[in-house]
Amino acid sequence: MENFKNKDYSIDNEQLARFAKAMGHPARITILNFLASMDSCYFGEIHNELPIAKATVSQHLKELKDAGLIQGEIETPKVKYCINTENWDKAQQFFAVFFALKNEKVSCCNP
Amino acid sequence: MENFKNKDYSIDNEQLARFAKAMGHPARITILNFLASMDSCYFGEIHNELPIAKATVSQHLKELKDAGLIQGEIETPKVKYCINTENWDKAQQFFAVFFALKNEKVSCCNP
DNA sequence: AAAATTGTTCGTAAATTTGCGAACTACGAA
DNA sequence: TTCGTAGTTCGCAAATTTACGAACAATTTT
Repeated sequence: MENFKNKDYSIDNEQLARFAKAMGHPARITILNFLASMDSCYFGEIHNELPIAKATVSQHLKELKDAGLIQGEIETPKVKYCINTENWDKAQQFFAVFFALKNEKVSCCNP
Repeated sequence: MENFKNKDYSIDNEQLARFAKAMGHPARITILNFLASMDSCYFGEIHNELPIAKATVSQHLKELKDAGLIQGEIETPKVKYCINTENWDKAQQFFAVFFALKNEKVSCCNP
């Protein structure tokens, strides 16, 4: 795009780990999948998708929000959730760059 | 086949979450980064890269191995570690597909 | 005003994760 | 045989995660 000197894709390990950690639970992946393919929805719809108590769903949503992957908006008496697009794109980029590292090499164990 | 009351997480979600969980720690990201860019190396080299005890490093390596992202090979008296390319590619694909879901939609919160 | 709706927060319990030192295994060298 | 090297496993403690029901807050409906 801009500076070719930017070949130094210095990935923030901490940030990537934070994204990964947030995605490290099936329920949270399900939530993200749901939100990513449904534009936006209310808490209740998310809760209906999962076999867990609402308190637990709320907790998972908080973790995803803390990680920056989603955002919530009060729409009394409901709460509307959706993907945080800016950070989603950032995470996408982080993971893509991370995995691409390998493709520049040839493995010893996997010739 | 599907139980209305007992909804479950899909297999792909489980697998993606497993990969993400394994990547959900800075030390493990560092290890993966190191291995991905260095072809292969011994336990000692990995240990040197991290400010943690060897027992802890060994534990992290075990988790990455259990998740399928790396593999270890005994080369007495050392142990050589490297990326498990097959699963690495699988993970790369999983994450790419996952994040791409969002691009097919337009967000409500992020117009 | 009372009741219902929609989620969040609190308190708690159980399980898992993280980290360490010490003990251990396996091997080659002295 | 004894020692040193290279890691793994064990046992433990502290911290975090996961999950739930109950209590709560905010608003709308009856």
